[in-house]
Amino acid sequence: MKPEHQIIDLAKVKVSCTNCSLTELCLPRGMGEDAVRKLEKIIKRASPLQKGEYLYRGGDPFNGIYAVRSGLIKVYANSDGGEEQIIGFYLPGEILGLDAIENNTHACFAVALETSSYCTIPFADLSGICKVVPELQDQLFKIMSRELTNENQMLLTLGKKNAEEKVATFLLTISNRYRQRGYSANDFKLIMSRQEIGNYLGVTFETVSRIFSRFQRDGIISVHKKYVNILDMDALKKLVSGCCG
Amino acid sequence: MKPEHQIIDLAKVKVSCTNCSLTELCLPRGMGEDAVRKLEKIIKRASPLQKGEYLYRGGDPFNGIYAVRSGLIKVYANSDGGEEQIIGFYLPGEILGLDAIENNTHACFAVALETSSYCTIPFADLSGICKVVPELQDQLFKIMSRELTNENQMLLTLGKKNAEEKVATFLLTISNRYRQRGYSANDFKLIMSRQEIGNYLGVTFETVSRIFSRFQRDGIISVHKKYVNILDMDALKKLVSGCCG
DNA sequence: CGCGTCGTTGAAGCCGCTCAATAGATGTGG
DNA sequence: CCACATCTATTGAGCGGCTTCAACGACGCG
Repeated sequence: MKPEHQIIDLAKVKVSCTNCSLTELCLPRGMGEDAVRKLEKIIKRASPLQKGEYLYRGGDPFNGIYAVRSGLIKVYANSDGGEEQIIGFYLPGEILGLDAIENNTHACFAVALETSSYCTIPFADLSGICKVVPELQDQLFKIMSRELTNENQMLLTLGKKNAEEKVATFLLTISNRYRQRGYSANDFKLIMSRQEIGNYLGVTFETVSRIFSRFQRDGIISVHKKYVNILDMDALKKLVSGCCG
Repeated sequence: MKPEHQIIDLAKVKVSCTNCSLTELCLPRGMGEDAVRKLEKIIKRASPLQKGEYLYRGGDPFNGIYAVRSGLIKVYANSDGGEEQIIGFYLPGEILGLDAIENNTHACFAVALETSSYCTIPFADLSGICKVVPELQDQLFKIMSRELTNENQMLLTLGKKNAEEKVATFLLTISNRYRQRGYSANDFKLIMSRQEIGNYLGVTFETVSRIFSRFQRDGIISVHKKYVNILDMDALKKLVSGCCG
């Protein structure tokens, strides 16, 4: 047994946005030192979530928003009929929970798809700092605005694209987001299952599987289990821009 | 001819949120007198848009957000392939343009579907007031949060529902929004065309037409041209909650 | 009246779903 | 370590809901 003093309460660990590699993607992006220091005072870091553990559930009171530090968080909504619709997958540096501000209650569910660490940002405190740190207010407006833009894109994908275009769009979006984070844009692991990809895109998982296979036959990608290698990025891009390139 | 002094430059007309019947739906909701007065100072009212006139287009610089005063504004995005996806229909009291904050550029198009009046709220000014009027900042966060919630609902509709459920959901949503505004929840005119309803819901206009006819045959609604009368609200609600009541 | 737009309705075809079988991966317990 | 159960992924076959294509009627407008 290790001595007791090595047991660390992660909730009390001081969060350092300054030293965080995600700063340029996350809330502190473009903020001054002073502002970041104020931010650090309210942000809490809890112990990481294990796969399958929930960050919040529908009906939970809204306490704060969350920034993903590592791992992957799935957010989904439940329809009246009980089936779930995945709203989004959140990568390190991205912020979730913003949709609960209005009602002070979460309507969606947020669950870790792999071991994930995150920061909790109590919203009352954040809102308070916004009132004295104009840059932070602007940054929060921008983050919410970006979320709206992302969802608009998703509406377009769900409403206008066929299954093949949906899957191609999905792969490209994931690829871009990994590149932003310094990972390879061509080789990556899809943490989520085929089931979850299909749910997100509004198609069945069999269709996702078939299209992956087709893309592989056509030399556009190569897939082994959850690992994807994009071989022909241009072909993928051509697929999403409809037709007639 | 009327004398010249009756020609009014509407852009210079003082806007009075205080006297506006939409206050409780719009930006000033729940704000104190002082805050509303500050808000009134920056809000501009231009001459109404005629049917088919644009509030903004994709690529336009972002100057401010807009509050609908009367009429109906359609917002849509263009895919790479050139086809449009309608993102939403905005009724009096609702605010649009929030998705352009991040990039300082509009990615979507906003066009009037009938004669519509609106208020322009320059975002730089609004953001400035937010910094001294905490209630306004909170209200803006809430409005953006609500927009996110709405879009989440729409993702669920597009991703999980069949054509019948989509149309039923659409009718119920419209009905609720009219009721909120003091209009009849059972009798209303659909300003948008079948084409636009279908586009919004991710189905063809023929399908929308067929489902309207089916609903009428089943005694759920009665439709004549653009006029809809909801006869059996419960039946509609049962349709959207999937199955098994 | 003639023309264009919008809405309705029918018929046929296709894309994606449903159902099903199989294989591989993963985990568990004897 | 292997037998067994479970879960995920792949692939095939057939079906069905929605789309596509087409014809027609109802309006509105010059």
